[in-house]
Amino acid sequence: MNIGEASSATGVSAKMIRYYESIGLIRAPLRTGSNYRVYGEDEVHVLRFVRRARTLGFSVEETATLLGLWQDKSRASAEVKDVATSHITALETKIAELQGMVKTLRHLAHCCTGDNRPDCPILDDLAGEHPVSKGH
Amino acid sequence: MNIGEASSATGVSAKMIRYYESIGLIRAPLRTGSNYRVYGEDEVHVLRFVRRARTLGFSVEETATLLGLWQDKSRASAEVKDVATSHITALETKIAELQGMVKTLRHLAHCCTGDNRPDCPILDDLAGEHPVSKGH
DNA sequence: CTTGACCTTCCCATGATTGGAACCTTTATA
DNA sequence: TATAAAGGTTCCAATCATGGGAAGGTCAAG
Repeated sequence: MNIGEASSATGVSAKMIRYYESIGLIRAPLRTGSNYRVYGEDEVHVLRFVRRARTLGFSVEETATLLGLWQDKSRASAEVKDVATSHITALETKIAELQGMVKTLRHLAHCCTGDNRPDCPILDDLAGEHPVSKGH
Repeated sequence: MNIGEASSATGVSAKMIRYYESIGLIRAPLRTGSNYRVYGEDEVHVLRFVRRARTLGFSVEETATLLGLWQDKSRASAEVKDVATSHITALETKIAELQGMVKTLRHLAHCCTGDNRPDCPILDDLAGEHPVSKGH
């Protein structure tokens, strides 16, 4: 399997496969005589693992940790759970942050007539003028 | 007011003030004879506007649009509302994405005993093996 | 044998921000 | 007043994950 086939078999772009190799996330595969990378089932399996971890929002670094744990037959599941739970916490922090933004913006947008007149509570808020009251 | 004072007056780092100037988000201020940037109330006001917009998650580009609308006395509030509501939509899309990750991870973590044993449904999921059932 | 699709490496760009080096100016202190 | 600390200036680099593209080698089908 060359890199293009491995890419479509895993959903990881060829660019990213080379990148992951360059940063040491995945091992360098064998090459053909003409210097083409050759991938087998094992490599594809690893790439799918990486893709799934990235889809779940793990950073490349966290993914490397998880890959290491995956390949360590004697790991304790507690270690994996720790990585996962602290990632959950980070995600929830981010979600709360975004929700705070949405809440404020929804309120401002609600107060904005959205017509042809120039008066705009959204801009007033950004400018720090006439602070918009929370109740309405 | 020099850049350090403007920075502490607005919460925007001196580095970022220079950056915002370099990309044209804010105008270049006057300089002293010794080439120090000099800020007045107007500039501080603009910087606070920028900071607030960034805090609400607007990109620098969106912030530039909002700044333009703010300074355009004849704008329609509808224009501002459009920028805000499409930003809200983008934030909500992002939130939903993160919530999806959390949901999956919570489920996997719940199924993981988290003890000394190597069996780990989290890794199994990442590896694409033994897909964890959704009900439990 | 040519053509087109693929591979290789290399460099560059993104967005927002931080860090640091090298150097100049202002301020406070010994 | 000499000097040191603090803060200003510019410029360059790194972050993180990814995509774009150029220049050149390789492979398959027509």
